[in-house]
Amino acid sequence: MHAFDVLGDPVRRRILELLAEGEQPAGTVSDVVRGEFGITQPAVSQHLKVLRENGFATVRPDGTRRLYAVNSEPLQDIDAWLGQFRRFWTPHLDALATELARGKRERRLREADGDIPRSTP
Amino acid sequence: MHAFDVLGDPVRRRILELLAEGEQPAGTVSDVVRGEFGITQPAVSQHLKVLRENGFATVRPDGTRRLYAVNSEPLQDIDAWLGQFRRFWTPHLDALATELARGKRERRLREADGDIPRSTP
DNA sequence: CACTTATATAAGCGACCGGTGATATAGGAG
DNA sequence: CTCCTATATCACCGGTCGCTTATATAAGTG
Repeated sequence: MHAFDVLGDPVRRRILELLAEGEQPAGTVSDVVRGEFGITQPAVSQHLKVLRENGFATVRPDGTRRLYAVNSEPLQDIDAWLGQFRRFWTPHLDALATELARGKRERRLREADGDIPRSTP
Repeated sequence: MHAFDVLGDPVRRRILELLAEGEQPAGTVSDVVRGEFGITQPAVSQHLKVLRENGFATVRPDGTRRLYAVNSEPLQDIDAWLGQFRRFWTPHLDALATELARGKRERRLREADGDIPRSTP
């Protein structure tokens, strides 16, 4: 599943927002999301699984709880992909400043991009 | 359809990359994408429609051709959403520099965010 | 040990998405 | 007007995704 597909789901986006506030047990995430979206616990658990398996979140057991936290690498990948479009809204001079502030790190990442399809199935 | 859903499709991402190089007639896009993904002209046309209807691209007629171009607003929205996670990979001091270079504009956009679900169906 | 709580997994189902082939629309060329 | 090219739309179909209910796993509590 591609990073953008993972973020395509509003529940998963909301979960990431919650995790951005800090490590949270699955139950807390589940309660909040259930309240907001009206879905069941297994549904939330499945979304957490997707986030886990695609590298957006990490888990750490704590007794019977599972503490989830943001893992930002896939988000960085998306940020890097967006980079090729930033010039459209970051005009001329500012572009340089942003580039500098942002660091060259991304340019390295951009090398191994993937996303190149096969020529024929 | 949410912006992230639009970008969830690899064909649509590729089309945007092509348009990032400059305005292109539908036929050119179609040819490239057909070569790379092995899909038909109607399929490409439908993807262009999705990009159009979700504000990622604009069209301009030119005789029998239709010239497509990037419209970056939805991409800016995504960039703004990513903002709340940048601190995860832009540590301490650099964060300030990036924020400054990036401008306050985003903070204004972030106000009207949407994405808030109903409490009960 | 039995019981409860916290979380994950399994099976099944409806909805939606992206593909195809066929066809419509419309502008330019002869 | 007729024909060809460029592009869009239609109708249909298969696959996948996200949800639900039911159940499994595992750690605490008495």
